[in-house]
Amino acid sequence: MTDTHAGADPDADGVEPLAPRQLGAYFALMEAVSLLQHGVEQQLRAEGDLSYVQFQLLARLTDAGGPLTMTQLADGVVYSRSGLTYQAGLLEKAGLISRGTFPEDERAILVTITDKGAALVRRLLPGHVEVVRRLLFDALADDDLHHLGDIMSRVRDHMRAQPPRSAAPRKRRQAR
Amino acid sequence: MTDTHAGADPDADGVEPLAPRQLGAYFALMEAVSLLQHGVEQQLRAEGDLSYVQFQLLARLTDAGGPLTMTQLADGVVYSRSGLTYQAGLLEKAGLISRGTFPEDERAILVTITDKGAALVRRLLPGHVEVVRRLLFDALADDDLHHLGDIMSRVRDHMRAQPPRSAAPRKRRQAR
DNA sequence: TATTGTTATACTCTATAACTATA
DNA sequence: TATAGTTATAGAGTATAACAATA
Repeated sequence: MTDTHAGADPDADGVEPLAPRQLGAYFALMEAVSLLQHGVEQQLRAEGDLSYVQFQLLARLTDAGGPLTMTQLADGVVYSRSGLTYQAGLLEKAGLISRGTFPEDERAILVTITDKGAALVRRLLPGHVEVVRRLLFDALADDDLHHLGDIMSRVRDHMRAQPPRSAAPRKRRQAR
Repeated sequence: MTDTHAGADPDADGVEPLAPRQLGAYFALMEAVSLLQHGVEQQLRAEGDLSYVQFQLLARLTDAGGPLTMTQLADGVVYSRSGLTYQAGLLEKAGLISRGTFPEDERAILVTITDKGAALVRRLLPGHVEVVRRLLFDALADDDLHHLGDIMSRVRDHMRAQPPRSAAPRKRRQAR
């Protein structure tokens, strides 16, 4: 039985192909989140002139309950330091955050959300929640919600723990 | 009992706040997919010099089993027509797709994946699958996989059926 | 030396509006 | 009139590398 395309046997490459059910879950996940992200971004842009990344940064500061350093703030939201500097520059110029020194480590910068920033988050949150409910939760039973939260928390933690950029088995770079 | 922040009662806005469990699921979902997307993009860029959008377009053509019109191709992948024209231009210049006329409707353009394009997808797929497995499926039991696929398919279909851009309850545009 | 953050720069991508051509 | 696609253009965002300052 020589099943060369999609079975449980390793490929010629030695890579196990994903089972159809896995592929289906992966694609559904990616497309659904893409749609969700698009919807959410529209709302934030229309009602508050913020990108999702900017909203995330403000939200993070909000529920941290106090100032964060740039590095702490970036974690999980932005994937390059200069990208964060850029976004922080925009938020500061808009008066939504302020940057100050951190006495305990003079290299670091402490980022604080301003009253204006906090007010903006409060103003945007209901509409945001509304969109998320309409797009996401209206399609979910209580049971699904429980599963989804459980699964994605686990996945998120798993990914956070992954070796960031080294440890790539081989670098096949063979582009073009 | 005047619970003004996060209970089961409508807000001053008349908007039901999300329960903590819902918020948790939403944030976990968004962050996990952001990490997944980032990982996958790194692999595609490194091994095939493709963005995720470009890969999606080629993949779509692949499993359509034949040519698609621009509009069909865009569906769910790209949110503006000009964006697709741009990406199709890049893919064509790289020799991965070709564009031809569609006799049955002279307004339309038929997009066909070339042999080179098909070969590229075949070359990238194992590494792609590998990344998705490492980041996503390694954190999931069989049971989780089943749930996830089921849930996200339902969510995706729900979102696809949403009124695209009109029907926004009110336009509060009050930016800045 | 390693880490924090910024700057300069180049590039990719997206969206809007105006336009052409066909239905 | 409506639809399919392109073009021009402008803006937002990202990443890399070089840099300065502190640990």
